[in-house]
Amino acid sequence: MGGNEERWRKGPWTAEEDRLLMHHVSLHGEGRWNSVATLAGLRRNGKSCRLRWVNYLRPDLKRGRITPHEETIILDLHARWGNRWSTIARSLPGRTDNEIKNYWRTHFKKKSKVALDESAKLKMRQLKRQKFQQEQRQQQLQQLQMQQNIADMKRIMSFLEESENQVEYMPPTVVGKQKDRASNGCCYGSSYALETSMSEDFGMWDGLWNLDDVHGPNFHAAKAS
DNA sequence: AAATCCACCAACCGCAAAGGA
DNA sequence: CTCCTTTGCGGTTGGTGGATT
Repeated sequence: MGGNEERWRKGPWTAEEDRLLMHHVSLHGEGRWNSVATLAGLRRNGKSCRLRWVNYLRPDLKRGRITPHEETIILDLHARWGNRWSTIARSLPGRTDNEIKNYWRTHFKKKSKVALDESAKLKMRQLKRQKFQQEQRQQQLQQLQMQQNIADMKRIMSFLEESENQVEYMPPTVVGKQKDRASNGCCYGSSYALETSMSEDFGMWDGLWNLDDVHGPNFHAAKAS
């Protein structure tokens, strides 16, 4: 208790302490923080030394305000990872987890309880739309691949049947609604189905974008975690 | 001019995982 | 395998300075 308080200094770091810590790290490198305290002649515990170095003294730190681009990344990654600040910080070179955590708390924590301001809403929607479109594209590709595989299989099967029975190959006929669409000059088959499902989905998603207007930005993140 | 509010930032604390003896 | 130390992470607190009332 009292012994520790006498031994370890607390509170804001002085310029001299910073100098000692920087000098020590430049000579011996990072790590072994507990011994840094004594070796560098500092009356700080290892934890305090590490924190000071990581959050303030490291030479590769980026100073200045968080840029709009960085903010977008933070929003995106927070939606994906939740409060995993160190994970988020790894995607923002020069920024510390502490910095990002502080930024989030001052800028977005409150807004998650109340409604988001318009620009943030817009950003969130854009991000989600982008993500959704990416997923759709992947699904399209998968479907196309599946259809391709089925078509290949059918071709092989009919070829086998043909060669077995020596029967003439009959191309598939266009029937029903497909026929109507074909005659109307509309696209048909897989691409049409995809297009209609896409437009329907967008209608649905336009509604979903608004979920955040009600629940705030943490809604999905909280569900994810 | 004084009081209050708010945003920002640095630092501390507790906990858990990792690593070594 | 267990215990102990070190390290890293996330939550929280406290100080400061500018803006607002």
